[in-house]
Amino acid sequence: MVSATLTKHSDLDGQAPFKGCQENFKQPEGLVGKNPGRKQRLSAHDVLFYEGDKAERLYEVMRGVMMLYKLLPDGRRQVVYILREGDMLGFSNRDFFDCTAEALTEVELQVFESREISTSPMMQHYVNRCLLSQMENLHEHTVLLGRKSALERVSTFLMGLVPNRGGHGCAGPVEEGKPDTRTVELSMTRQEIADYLGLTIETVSRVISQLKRRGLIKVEKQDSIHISHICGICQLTGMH
Amino acid sequence: MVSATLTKHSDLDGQAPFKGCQENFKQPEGLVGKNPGRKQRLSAHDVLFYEGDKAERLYEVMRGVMMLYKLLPDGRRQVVYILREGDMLGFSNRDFFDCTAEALTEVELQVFESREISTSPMMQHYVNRCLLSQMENLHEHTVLLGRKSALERVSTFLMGLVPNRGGHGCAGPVEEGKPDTRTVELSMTRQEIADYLGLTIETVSRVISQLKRRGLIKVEKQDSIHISHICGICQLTGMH
DNA sequence: AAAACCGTTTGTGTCAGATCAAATTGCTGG
DNA sequence: CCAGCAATTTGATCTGACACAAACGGTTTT
Repeated sequence: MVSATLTKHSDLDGQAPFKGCQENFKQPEGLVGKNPGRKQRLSAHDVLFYEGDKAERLYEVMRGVMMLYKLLPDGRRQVVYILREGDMLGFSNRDFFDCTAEALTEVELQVFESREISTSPMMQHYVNRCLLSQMENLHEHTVLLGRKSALERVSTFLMGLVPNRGGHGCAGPVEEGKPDTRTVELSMTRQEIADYLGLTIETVSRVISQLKRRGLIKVEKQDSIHISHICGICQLTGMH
Repeated sequence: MVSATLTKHSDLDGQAPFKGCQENFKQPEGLVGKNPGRKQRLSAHDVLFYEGDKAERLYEVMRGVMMLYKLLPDGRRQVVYILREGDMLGFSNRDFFDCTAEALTEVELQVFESREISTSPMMQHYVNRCLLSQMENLHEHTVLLGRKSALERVSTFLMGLVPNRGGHGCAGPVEEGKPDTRTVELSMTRQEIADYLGLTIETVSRVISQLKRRGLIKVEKQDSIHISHICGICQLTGMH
């Protein structure tokens, strides 16, 4: 409903007992409503925790964007998840984090002790919804990494930044008259995008140039892209 | 502990309140202990549910192997998860399944109504552990799809079939004397493996032939592979 | 304002894996 | 045991993405 909440994750509807992570944080009583607890701030590129650190706290992103990534011993990196407002991180089924968490922008977090969560069925349920949402996004991203071309990957990535579009079943072309247009903030460098999409920085750059040449997008600032024809991009995602 | 429980997922330890999906099902009181409910049987290649079906039940795999996959409109397929004994499936944060679930072998399932789960904090907690375990495996698989070579993918896949090895921190070379050897059942065709690893059937076949030529494995039946030197394969996973 | 820097774009050659096309092997039922 | 079909392997070629290198552009430093 509130346009600012609509990320690619926000395909939750109102029928479930809880509304899910993305929507909930906007309401005065999200997880946070139950918990007056600590806030934490990060600057861009601060690391919240490293893979292998002891997992004792959960976090909810209140503002900003973060990423989870894993490294191979030779330095190859894969960004496994992008976290936006309302998303939670810090889960672990063992005692240690399986990923590193780093801020992509300035970030504001709400901090929860793991104990608080596991003793409250309410929070338990809430966390559960978040996990399910993340799981679906991971499934979708798995398809992207396993089966999509570079052009499809970048297009899918861009569509993910457009509220209410590109998701399951996609809202489709907007109604007649409405401009099929939008400016999106990447809040990631080309390198970070590449590591998220399983490509190289050069390939990402080339695809963006290609979309620019085709007149589908305009690069305003390096990390701000105006999509001139959303449907055009959507057609390139491989999902239509 | 019980060797049959040790799949690639079984890196759960005993410190948590619950032991996690893989271990638990072996105990008389897993999720199942709480629930005398329905059993369901599937033959190899039966579809349990399709992407888009209404999600009303959860399932626990009691015996056999299943896969979750997604299709792109042009027919490209990506297998997003392999489910083994003790794994749960059927989660959804919307009302519909985001993946298709198909049996790879004969399968025996325990069936739960979603309601039963969400009203029982006990089950809630249990399901939660399963989700966390799946999440970690998805993260790992994301790295594989985004950053690993064909050789590394197939090697990682094989290591995943060796109990207690290839996981986080890998148990390492077995103690002196013990044979560094094992026969693993793939229970998947080359096509299914390819769709899981984001490769083509030909590439999977070529890599297997290469490992054969190098003397690291022997193909016994098509879906049964003897690994002659586990450490050798492990070195090829990209994780060392 | 020039210099230094960093992230990005563009150009060129290469190669891993895809694609297309047999050949081979393995399995099933008569 | 053999015919017939399906799955797998192998071979030849092609190509999309990678690797390396150089140029560009915007920002900060001095």
